[in-house]
Amino acid sequence: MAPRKKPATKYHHGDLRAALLSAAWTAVTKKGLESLSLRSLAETLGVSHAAPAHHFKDRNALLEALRAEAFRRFADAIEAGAKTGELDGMGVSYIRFAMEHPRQMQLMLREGETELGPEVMEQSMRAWQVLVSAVATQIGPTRAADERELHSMALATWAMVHGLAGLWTQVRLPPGVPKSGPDAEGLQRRAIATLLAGVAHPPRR
Amino acid sequence: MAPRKKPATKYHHGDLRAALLSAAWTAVTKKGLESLSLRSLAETLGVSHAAPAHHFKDRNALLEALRAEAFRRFADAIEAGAKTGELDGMGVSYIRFAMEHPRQMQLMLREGETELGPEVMEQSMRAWQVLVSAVATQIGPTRAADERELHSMALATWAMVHGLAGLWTQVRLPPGVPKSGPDAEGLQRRAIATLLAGVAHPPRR
DNA sequence: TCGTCGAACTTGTCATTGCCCAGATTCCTA
DNA sequence: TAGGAATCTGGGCAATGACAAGTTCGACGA
Repeated sequence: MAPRKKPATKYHHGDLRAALLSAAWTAVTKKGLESLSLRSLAETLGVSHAAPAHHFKDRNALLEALRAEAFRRFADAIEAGAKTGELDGMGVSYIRFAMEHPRQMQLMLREGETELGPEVMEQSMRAWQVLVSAVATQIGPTRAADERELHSMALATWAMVHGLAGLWTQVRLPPGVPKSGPDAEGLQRRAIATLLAGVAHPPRR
Repeated sequence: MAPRKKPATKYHHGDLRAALLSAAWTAVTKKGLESLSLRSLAETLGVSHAAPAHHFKDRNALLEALRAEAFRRFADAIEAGAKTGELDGMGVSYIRFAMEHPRQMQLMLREGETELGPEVMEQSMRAWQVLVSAVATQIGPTRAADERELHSMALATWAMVHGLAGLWTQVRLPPGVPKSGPDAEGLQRRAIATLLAGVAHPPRR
């Protein structure tokens, strides 16, 4: 039977750590990072205000774990988007993830107040590898053999999709620019296509 | 002489509002947004903990004023960078501002928890206009006459520089990518140039 | 079987912070 | 110069993160 039974009256919660992470994820999704409080989480889960401290050293430790989870899902999304072999598809996945999880994106991007955990490093490197190989396919084996060229183009592509994601999730776009829907996606695809045209006809160095 | 004299013993501070803004700016630069507290600001300036409330309704109001200041300086930087007429130069100014003021950038980008103030709107529209006219110069009057085309290219350019700025200020870049210095700027310029090549040879719609 | 030991959780407490209120002080204008 | 408005002070409240010391529970070994 279930190794973790949690009758309401039980002293031990069963799996408080996982429960905290899950509750924190939805809380961040709904109310944002700032308003996430350990005490309110504890109350939600019906444990005392000090209970979370036994699973996360402090608030930042919880956020770090959340960030790892976000990176994991993000890398998954990128990888799935690249399955088609189209660089374009990966970019769209990137942007879509950002638009669907803006708060998590914000969490992922918070500049290193704490060192990045190994989990986060691993997942972000995974995403980077996916990007690089998609770009390699795009530019063909000859150019891809030049590692400087390859990385340069990968960085440009990354910047483009990252920028598009940032514009749509964080910036108040000028009037007339569609916030969402097929028009928005069309604009984004067009921007990516423009970059890819530049990648195909690279500027003289 | 100085219209704002502030002997230590004076009951009225003289220009507490400006002093708060200035102190907040440097505090954000040094310690980041999160750790900015009204009470510590008040203590720094030698006033009581409730004094700031008479100049800023609440913490968010102070942040909004700070944000307006940031946008003002940002728009100035963009405008100066575009003076050369080179789209390229504007992009570099954009990225440089972000790299020199990462915390302010973070403040500027916080998605609208509060409505954007008129000052912020005005300054960001100013920056957008500068961008659009730089792009118009880039693509020539014929293509620029098509407003859809013009805005589309402007958006792509914006996304590129915005993305580059984000990568360098918020993201842990893969090993081998220079964090700063001429090499970093070279990579950024190369990415922009690649996009501009695409802008010059637009993909078929 | 039983003791004991550690992990999980509790209550209690403290410092910090944002915000509100009542009152004191100073400034300015009519 | 009188009175009102702006500015600032001090006190206080509730929420929060962090810490300390005690309590419950379960597992493991003698």
